[in-house]
Amino acid sequence: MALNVSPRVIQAFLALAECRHFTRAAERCHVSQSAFSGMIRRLEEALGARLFERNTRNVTLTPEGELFAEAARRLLADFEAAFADLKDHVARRKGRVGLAALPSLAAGWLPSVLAAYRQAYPGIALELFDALSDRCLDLLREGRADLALTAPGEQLAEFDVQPLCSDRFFLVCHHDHPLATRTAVTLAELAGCEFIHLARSTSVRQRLEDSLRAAGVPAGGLEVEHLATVAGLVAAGLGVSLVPELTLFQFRQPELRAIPLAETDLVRPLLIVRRRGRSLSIAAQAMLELLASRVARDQGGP
Amino acid sequence: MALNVSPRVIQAFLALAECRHFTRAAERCHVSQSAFSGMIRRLEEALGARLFERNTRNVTLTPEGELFAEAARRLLADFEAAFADLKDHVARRKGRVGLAALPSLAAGWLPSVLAAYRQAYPGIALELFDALSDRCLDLLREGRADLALTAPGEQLAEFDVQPLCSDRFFLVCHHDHPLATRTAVTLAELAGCEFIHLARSTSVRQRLEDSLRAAGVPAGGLEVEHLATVAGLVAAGLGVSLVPELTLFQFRQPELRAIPLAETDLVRPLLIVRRRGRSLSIAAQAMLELLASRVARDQGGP
DNA sequence: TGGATTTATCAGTTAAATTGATCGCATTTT
DNA sequence: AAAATGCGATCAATTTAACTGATAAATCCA
Repeated sequence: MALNVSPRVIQAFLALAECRHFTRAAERCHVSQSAFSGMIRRLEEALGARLFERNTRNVTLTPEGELFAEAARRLLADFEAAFADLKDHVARRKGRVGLAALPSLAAGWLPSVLAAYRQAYPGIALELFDALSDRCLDLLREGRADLALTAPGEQLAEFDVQPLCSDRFFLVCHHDHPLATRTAVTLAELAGCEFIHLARSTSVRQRLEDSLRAAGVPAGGLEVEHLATVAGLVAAGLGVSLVPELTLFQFRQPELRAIPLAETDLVRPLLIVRRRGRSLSIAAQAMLELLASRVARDQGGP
Repeated sequence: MALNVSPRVIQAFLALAECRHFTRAAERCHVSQSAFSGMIRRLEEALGARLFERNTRNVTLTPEGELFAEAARRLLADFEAAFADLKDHVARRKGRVGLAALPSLAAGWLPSVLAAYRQAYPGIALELFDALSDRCLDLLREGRADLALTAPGEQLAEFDVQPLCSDRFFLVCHHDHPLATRTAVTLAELAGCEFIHLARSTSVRQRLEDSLRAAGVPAGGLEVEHLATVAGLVAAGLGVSLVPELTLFQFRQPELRAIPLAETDLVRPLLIVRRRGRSLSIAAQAMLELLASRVARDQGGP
């Protein structure tokens, strides 16, 4: 049967087709002449055809041998290519990683991680999706993203989750604001402030909702989609806002001040999410390891 | 090393990828679960990558496993196709035979042989070259013809030769000719006749040259290329000619008579010629056998 | 927590491949 | 002509690899 013909035998066949000399072909294959002769004989038996016309002096391919040689060359090349390709993936010279991340991470901390990843594994294709929580999880479900970096939520039940870091909140206000010179503020001190809210769909808003109500921050007020808009509104003196530390890069304007919130238990935990029961590709595993080591290097929080 | 991975192992891998169940996949491959487990383990070791994520309850492909599965399917299909193709050739369902033959054979006797061959092996492509001796041998050298059916000559030294049949000579003359009513004629009786010669390049002319001179047939005379022209000239009463029996089909005209030559030693031997040291393809071997059996059936001479 | 199911592993056995020596053949040398 | 040489085929002995059946370990479900 054809399936007992191992690639080694095909290699032996091709060696003989080239050398036209059993002893030399056997040497090239690092087996004895006797074993080599047996391999060729067994191959011919398996195929039911004589592949070489031979006597003690000459070895030549039969027409059927020529036919098989063409196929054999292709087969062996494909075989080796398939294995080499997999080995490239194992060696992280090839592959793809899809990463879904909240915009705050995607814009602030992630780029340097991606740069390091690209430098370490230049052959691996990177795909980054900056999207809000729900969309991140959709991308994960669809398989377009291997990992999602996002905030907690009910939808996470179906996934495997591990902590990435905890993001503290900062008050951002105009430099004319009464709290602008403080080195820390408490939630209670925001009781009467005009407040710029992020949309309810954002994980930040969802995390803050209860705490703000409890602190007496007035309901209503401006509610916008993007952090850049928040920055603009705050800079124009229309109110203050509370944002995670990782988004502060959006608030680097002369008119603005960022002051850490005193409540250290009010944090936005960030998570690394992956599909349960699905193992990561080697490329994704490498990404996961790099993420973990970067978080550690950046002292427990980016 | 990749070359120790036999197709059976790849088949096992694909079986498991499909069944996602060791025991069932092992059954499908007709080996024990233990042996099957070992095959998968060795494959993974050879590749340096885990192909299945598995516990006692679930078996799923890893991303690298998926990658390899695609390649494996292609590899196995190509493998089987290559073997099946060769087996088709061995079984004479596929192939090609090139046959070079003198025009007299190509037009007269061969067609029925080719018809029988085609009926027996409808999948084998036939190529027929009707050409004079030298060209037949060229076609053989070039490899476009596997066998040549031709007459003796000096060029044959480099080839392997076996007799096909012996072709007797016939006088062809106008029915008004004095010899037209004879049942046999001798060479000597042609001494004074006007003679229509075939070109010196033909094997027939080369065979007859000496005998005609010895018999006293006048040198010179008309000399043409084609037998049909000979027939026309003889029918017009311009002379007689001497042609091999196998060409008589060209002389079936009311005005013409064909009378066997009494000299039974003056024959045109016809040969089967093949390249020395080159074995015949299975398709060509089948043709050779058919040729031999047809010659025998046609009682020693077609 | 206990029972059922499934994969991994182990020791023993069987099958297969490999080796080194030898034979016979075909060519080359003397 | 005869001897020598080079080569592939073959044989018996050995080594290696693969396979089997039984058992252990892990996981899931009730």
